[in-house]
Amino acid sequence: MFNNRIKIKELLAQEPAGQQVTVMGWVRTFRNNQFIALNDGSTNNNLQVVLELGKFPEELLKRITTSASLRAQGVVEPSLGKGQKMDLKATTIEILGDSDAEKYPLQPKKHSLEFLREKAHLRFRTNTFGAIFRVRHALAFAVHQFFNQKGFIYLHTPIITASDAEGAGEMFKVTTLPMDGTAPKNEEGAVNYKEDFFGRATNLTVSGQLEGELGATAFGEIYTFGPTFRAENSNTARHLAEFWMIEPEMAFCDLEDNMNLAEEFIKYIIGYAMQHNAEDLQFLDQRLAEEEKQLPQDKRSEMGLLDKLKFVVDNQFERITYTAAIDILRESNYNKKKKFQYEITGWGMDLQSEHERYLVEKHFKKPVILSNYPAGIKAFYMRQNEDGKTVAAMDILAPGIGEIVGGSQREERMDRLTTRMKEMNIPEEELWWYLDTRRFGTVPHAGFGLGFERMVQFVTGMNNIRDVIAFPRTPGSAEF
RNA sequence: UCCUCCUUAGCUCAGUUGGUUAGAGCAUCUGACUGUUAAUCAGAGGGUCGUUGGUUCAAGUCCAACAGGGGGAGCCA
Repeated sequence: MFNNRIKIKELLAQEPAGQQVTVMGWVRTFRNNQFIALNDGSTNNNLQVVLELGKFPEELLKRITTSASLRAQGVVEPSLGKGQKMDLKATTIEILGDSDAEKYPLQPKKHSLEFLREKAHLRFRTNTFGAIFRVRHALAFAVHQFFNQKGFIYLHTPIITASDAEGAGEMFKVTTLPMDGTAPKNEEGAVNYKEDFFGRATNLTVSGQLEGELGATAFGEIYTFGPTFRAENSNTARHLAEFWMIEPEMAFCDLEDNMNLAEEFIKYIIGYAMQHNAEDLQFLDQRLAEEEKQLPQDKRSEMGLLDKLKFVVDNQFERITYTAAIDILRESNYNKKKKFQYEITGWGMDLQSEHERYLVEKHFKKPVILSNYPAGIKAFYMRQNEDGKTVAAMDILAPGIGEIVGGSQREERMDRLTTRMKEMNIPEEELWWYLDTRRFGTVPHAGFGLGFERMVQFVTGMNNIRDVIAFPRTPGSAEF
């Protein structure tokens, strides 16, 4: 029987008054042959388990090592020491799993994030990663709660897709054909995917959007929240080969409705985490402050983590058009002093991340929603504006992270859509099912994609995306 | 993929213009102490200096390639 245990988070919320309890967890430190700091993952706060001297056999004490797991039973009393309000005076200690102190790689001290990345299977047992993954959970839960409250349907779009027309990047192939050169060939000498498992070439999804639109044009409002894959050789602190994306799609919705929803959504999930994970965020706030002490003054954030989150929740995002952004950039002192590495060449150029960062971090100092981009730098499905030059696209840029949301109103007019597809060499035959939504009861609709890990980065203040996903997949790296 | 930096004990890092037996703190082990807070004190063990090749009388130190990692850029979420 294990279900008679009380979680440490719950116990620490009580007043110590002689309760008889059972706790289970992992040893963080064992001081003085007398004091166990026990952690069970429910909170970063440890329970101090006190062993009366001489009451427990030497052989047992020797087995209480860092990360050993144990069951402790005893009585809860106010602590005599200063660091905690209660002690568990142990009557029985039972080691559930030994941990060889000479071999266990984590010590009760500061480890670098790079080191812990190589110990990703054990890093959950540290304070930093404990806090990160509890916050990640809260954000994921808040995503579902937000959309559920609004009557959105959670649609599971496929992970294996046949379409490679989405243009969102390089894809991972999915096949059961042999890789040793003996795969069946067609007349042209290429691999004959007609003989593959699905009878055609298939890939891992790069986006659930196109399928999401099929759902939105029946249910009205849907969202997806699932794994997404990109086979790009991207080696940065904000890219993964496998990541989680949230993609709402709404019928009867234009660009402005879309921006409103995205802003409300971001504020909601941040607010949820602030409310439900205050201690973890406080810990991460301090961690970030400590880390930034190492940096030169000009590299430090102007606001602490908690202040930043509160600011984002309490203030309107700045909304400007792409065209206005180009003007701001062109007129900026930064540009006049030639501080940009990439020149502001003028309307039509794609913004580089240094330009986005300037707008967000230097000019507006708050999240910015950029909208109505030139058609030439955006995807085929985005709705063409009446000016004949721009499309109803929007990106949300967050301080320190960059693009966190990319979305648009979709082109619902069949003729406009197919003309655009021809221009961009997107084969209509492959997307016949997508085009059917425009054939049968087409409707103005819009949606966006939010990179979940980037959101977790923003809320936890972690600057490497590999530290906010349990087991990161990046080029050359798929351990665990 | 490009640019740049890094790789010395389990971890974090010193190691001088190339020079003889490569150091520290923490961790670990042994002992002492016992209301501790990353406990403290004393002692001990622990290294193919990322790999391969080269220069040199001599390489942790200089050069090259490769591998792994960090930071920045591109692609994007």
